[in-house]
Amino acid sequence: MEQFATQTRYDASQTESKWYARWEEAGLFAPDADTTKPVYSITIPPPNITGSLHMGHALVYSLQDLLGRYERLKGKRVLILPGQDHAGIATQSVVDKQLRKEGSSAAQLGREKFVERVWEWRKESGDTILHQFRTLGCAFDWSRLRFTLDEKYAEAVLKVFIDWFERGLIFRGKRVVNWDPKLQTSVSDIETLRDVRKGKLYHIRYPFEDGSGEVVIATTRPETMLADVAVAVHPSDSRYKGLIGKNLILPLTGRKIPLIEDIYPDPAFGTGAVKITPAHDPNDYQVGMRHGLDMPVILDPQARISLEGPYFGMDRNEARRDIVRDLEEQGFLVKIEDHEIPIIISDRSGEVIEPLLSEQWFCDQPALAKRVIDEVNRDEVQFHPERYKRIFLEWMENIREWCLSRQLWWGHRIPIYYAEDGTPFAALSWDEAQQKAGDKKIVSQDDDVLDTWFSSGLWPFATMGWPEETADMAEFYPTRCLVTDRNIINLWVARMTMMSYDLVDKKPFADVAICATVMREDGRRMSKSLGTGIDPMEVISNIGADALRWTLLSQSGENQELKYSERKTEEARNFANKIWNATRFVLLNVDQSPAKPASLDISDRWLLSRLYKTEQMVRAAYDAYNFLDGCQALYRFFWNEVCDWYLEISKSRLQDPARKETPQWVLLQCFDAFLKMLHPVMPHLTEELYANLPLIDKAPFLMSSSWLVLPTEYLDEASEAAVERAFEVTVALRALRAGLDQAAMKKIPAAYYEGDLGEIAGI
RNA sequence: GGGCGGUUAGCUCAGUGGUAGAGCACUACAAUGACACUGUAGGGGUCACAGGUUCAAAUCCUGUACCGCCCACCA
Repeated sequence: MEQFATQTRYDASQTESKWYARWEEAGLFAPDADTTKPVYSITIPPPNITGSLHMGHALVYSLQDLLGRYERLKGKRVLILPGQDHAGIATQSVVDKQLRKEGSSAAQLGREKFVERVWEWRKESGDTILHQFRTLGCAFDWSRLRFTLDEKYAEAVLKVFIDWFERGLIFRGKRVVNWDPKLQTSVSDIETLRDVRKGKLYHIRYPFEDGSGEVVIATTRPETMLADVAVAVHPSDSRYKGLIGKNLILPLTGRKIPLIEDIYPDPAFGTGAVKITPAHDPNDYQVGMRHGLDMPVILDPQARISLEGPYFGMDRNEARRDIVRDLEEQGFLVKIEDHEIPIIISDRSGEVIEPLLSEQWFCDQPALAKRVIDEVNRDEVQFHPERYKRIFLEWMENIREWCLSRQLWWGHRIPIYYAEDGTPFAALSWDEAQQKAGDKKIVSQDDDVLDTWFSSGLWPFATMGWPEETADMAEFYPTRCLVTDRNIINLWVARMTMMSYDLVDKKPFADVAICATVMREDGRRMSKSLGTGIDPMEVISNIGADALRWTLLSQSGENQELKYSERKTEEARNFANKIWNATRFVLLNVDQSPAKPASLDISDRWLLSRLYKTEQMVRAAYDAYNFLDGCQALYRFFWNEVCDWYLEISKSRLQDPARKETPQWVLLQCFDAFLKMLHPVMPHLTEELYANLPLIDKAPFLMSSSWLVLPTEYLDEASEAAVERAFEVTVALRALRAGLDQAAMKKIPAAYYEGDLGEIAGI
């Protein structure tokens, strides 16, 4: 209390950790024991164990904490369930790097030792981000912390795989997949980015076997010609009439390949003839399938030539150079043109993806998507902002098979066991597989692990104990809201909805709130690798978690980008300080809580009416995930109306023992309501101030108190109109300013309310 | 190639039919009993551009430009 007498600067560092510890000690992070209350639940997007908090996280998790605190104040039984994702590729890469530094490698350790090593790493540094959530003030239920590799969770994942395998929703197949030669694993379409790169278009001569001429093909990837099995032209292309079916000689190899007809080649491009390499190009694969062509693979997992011969063992780029050279020497090269070539980049490694024919596990997403499309069309799951609904549906309607298998060790190992004859059996264990196999002898387990998104897709319900019928499932599922970034709508939101509808027969969440991407002030992306990131922890140590939260949340509406700036943090810090000092003023002038006064002055009625409207605006804004509007309403009310006008106007009354109780009562009413409205955004500061206000019937914590429902009598349009007129009068009085000093000017509004307007005007 | 956002004061952004707004920055003044991380006042905008609808357009319609993002199999 003494601090309020002397401390004119709010010191966030003193209050923030103190209150977090007290909330936790009081057990406020777990759902309220009162089971009659309506439920509000969120399962937070699990951050990677390799992650540390960046600004985007700070926003997403502040938003969820805001929602939780707001709904708790409104009387809900709130569960915010936290957890982490094992993040297959990311984590394996981190530990790989570490091993290489030590002069070792994953291969050297072997699978079992390597996985042990990753668990060790997780134990040591895997929960950095969880501590950072606490520093941010996130009121998450730590007693329910989950991890995607928890024993129960992992079992749920495997059960889903087995179930879907048995229902035919998961199957094995040989397809051209996105192969990442650096990580040496397949990745799904969605984990790749597209780009264009300057390249060359090589025109190459393929002579007919019978010496009757040649066909010139154009390609951007001459090295893949080693795997050519045909040359295709469009049926309507008259240049090749009568030549279809004849054999061509593949240069450098001397192999015979046929000239075929297919709808794929565009007669307007190049010569209209396309070399067909089914194993190394998705389009060519389709052509190969249509014509029953061979599909030789000529690249190994590191994208080196695996075909015996002069190019064996060469990297794809070296091989290209040599092949072009040899083609030229032997007279097959017609010309080389500059050409922009589209490339696929692996999102994880930045490496150029190599389309590669290989055997993988796939999920029949189109079958799962049907129900989701239907439900989302009926707004069973709603998007905020709404525009993302269409984006989501368009994706869903064009969804394709999902390559599930990853050639990694860290993750959920595919629960498929093979019999001697290669028959796969899906089972939770070797023994169970053997039982299912009967007479056949199980000889191996599939080596691959599942795509991380397969396990995260189960997040909203597997965290609650599914497939068991747990109390949490019964009480808290489906969840209410998913808050996330727009770039994982397809990667994650889509999977959760498909999985929940299919497996639980319920939606996973009612609302999907897509939040803005946090950018730097200059509009550039915040990126660790570019060194353009700003560390939220550093910001918190400078201005406090509350001010950082305000910075982000007060800019968070329907915008798709949010610019983080130093200036905005200053505004936040200043606002916190203003609230601190205004509350000091109240504490120095209000010693106890007076009874509700019998009559109110016009200024009192005006402020209460403003309070009433502010509460309406804030509630509407929070309910609509439009925090920008809510914050703005709070800022204006507090700074411009409470501080700039009401406090000034009330000073003389507060010093008069006969008249002080009315403004005291009004101030307490306003501060009580205001702190509650602001608490979801700035939890620590508001808690500290609430603890010191002399309120009647005060709750033990602001956090566990209740939102103030204001009586409609507060709404007083007449008083608001009167004060509007007063503002106008003061503006008019500026004309008289020549004779007024600043001090006199400042008395104008006060004097007006005191009924001394005539006197002022007469000066 | 298709789609989605954005373009309003020097900067960051609100404003969706009725005489242009906030914060920061800027200018002037103010050591006043909550706060200088302050207060009072002030300057500053042909609301990207071009057409159209309307008594009236930043706001609705059409088109254009630029910026950002998402989706897409042209060798």
